[in-house]
Amino acid sequence: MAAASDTSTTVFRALADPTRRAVLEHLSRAPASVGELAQPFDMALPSFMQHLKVLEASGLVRSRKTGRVRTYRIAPAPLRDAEDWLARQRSVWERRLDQFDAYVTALQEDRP
Amino acid sequence: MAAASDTSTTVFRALADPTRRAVLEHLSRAPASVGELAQPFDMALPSFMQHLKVLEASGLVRSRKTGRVRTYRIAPAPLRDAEDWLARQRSVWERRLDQFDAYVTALQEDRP
DNA sequence: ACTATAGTTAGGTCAATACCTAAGTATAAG
DNA sequence: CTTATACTTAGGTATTGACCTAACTATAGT
Repeated sequence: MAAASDTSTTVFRALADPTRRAVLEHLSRAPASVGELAQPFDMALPSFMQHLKVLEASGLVRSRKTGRVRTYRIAPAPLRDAEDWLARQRSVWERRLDQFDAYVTALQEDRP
Repeated sequence: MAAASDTSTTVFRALADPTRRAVLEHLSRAPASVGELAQPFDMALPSFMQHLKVLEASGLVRSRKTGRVRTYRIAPAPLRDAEDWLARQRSVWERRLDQFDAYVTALQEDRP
């Protein structure tokens, strides 16, 4: 199959978990250490760190260790890629749907 | 953890696979039957159908059987939700990044 | 030096995912 | 009525994902 490691795949995969999305939301407000990020979650630290690794492998975040503290921060580029993919797809099919609006509406109505 | 079945989770999960994204691209151009959708892929039909099930469970597509042919088509709403989540996050952190641009640039430069 | 803190590594369990083959059902075509 | 087509169901394997506990390393504080 297509090498399951292209950007879209790893980014969407990273986003497909509520814990990881919550981490991103936290980081979108401010950089934070592992401990700060982990604190809201009822999860063993090693388990939580796997999520951080997935996020970092996807390129959505970056980290840096200073002394014994590792600080994470957001990296916007890959997210923009994912968003672009979605926007592109959606624009194509919404143009289509406009043309066939009545037809689609009818279809949706018989699936209540 | 958060019920792993909220909309964002299932939508991102559905998008986290190249086969499924290719199916969505196909469907964004036109509705299609199972056979038409499967044809480009070197995969047993039952395996392929699992992908269609994941897509339909996520709400990204809908299907309808007429005679012995099941036709799939795109359903735009959930995609828009995912896109909104991304856009919202990104706008928050890009505002932040503007403020700290020099700092972030410096950080990125020592990770070549 | 000693102890606490912050994170890391090792290794194990359990469930879910992504595949497969083989055999079935329902409709259409001859 | 018979056969081909279009999907569906059943059931099996192998890998990956999400979690855990226990034990370790490195730095900071006393």
